[in-house]
Amino acid sequence: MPTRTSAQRREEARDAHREAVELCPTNRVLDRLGDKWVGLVLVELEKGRRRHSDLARALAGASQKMLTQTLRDLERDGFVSRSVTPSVPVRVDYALTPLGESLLPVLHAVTRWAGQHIDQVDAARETYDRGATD
Amino acid sequence: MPTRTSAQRREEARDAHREAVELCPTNRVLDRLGDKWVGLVLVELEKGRRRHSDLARALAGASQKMLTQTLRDLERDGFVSRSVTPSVPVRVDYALTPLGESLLPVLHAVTRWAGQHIDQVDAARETYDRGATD
DNA sequence: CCGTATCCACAAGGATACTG
DNA sequence: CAGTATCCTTGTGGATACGG
Repeated sequence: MPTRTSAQRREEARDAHREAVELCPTNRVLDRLGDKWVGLVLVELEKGRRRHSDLARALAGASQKMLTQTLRDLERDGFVSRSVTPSVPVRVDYALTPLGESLLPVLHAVTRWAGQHIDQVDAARETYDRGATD
Repeated sequence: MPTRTSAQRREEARDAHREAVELCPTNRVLDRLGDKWVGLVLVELEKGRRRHSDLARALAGASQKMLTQTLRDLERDGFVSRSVTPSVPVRVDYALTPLGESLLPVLHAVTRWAGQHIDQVDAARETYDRGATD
């Protein structure tokens, strides 16, 4: 008689795999990059240091909350630096760190791929959806 | 007297920007790549054609529903092909399409970056969190 | 074996209002 | 100007059970 049922073993394998996925560097990066506003912020900061209000204007679609949260996440991960100038009213600037800049080539790789292949994706979707409707 | 208040103009800009983001090829790709199980499936299929049950074993952490959904999404986008062998019981194989394979270098770029820089990210986080707690 | 359907929990994201 | 707090809606992902 086994000490673990097969159901228990499957459950353990499942939990172990999930933990591995969460620790996997690739998945952690994909997760961050997949955040809704991260790509846009990086692209904007690639152009140079930007004030909070500049970013808010450039990312007009993002809510205040999400813009701040995205910037905090990026700051925490070391991609972005935040500097406060205590004037009246205060001025806050964001800029890419070297680590953040090192990520740009990866982002560009995505952009390049997307530009070259997105119409194939669209074509594939149309074909797929056509089959589903018929 | 303006026909639109400034609040209305901001709202319009917000909606326009959001639509632009949704259409943006880069963001569409980042969105897909950011799906929880997409990277893992691509990595597994990179090794070669795989049966559904093989994938289920390799991605032990994913629920049945999410595995199937992920495969459907990838199939719809043209990254993955699905072929059914009507034996008893049925056998279903998944494989990367040329389009899917064209995406691998991008994924590898992410993996390479992650391998080289993830400890810097961890260090940044520790520093950030330390500052917050003190 | 492969997939679908149902129901459910939680996290992501957003609207609004308010503070230094 | 920059940020926080609150409340709310939606989407993503999971558990379970069932069907071809």
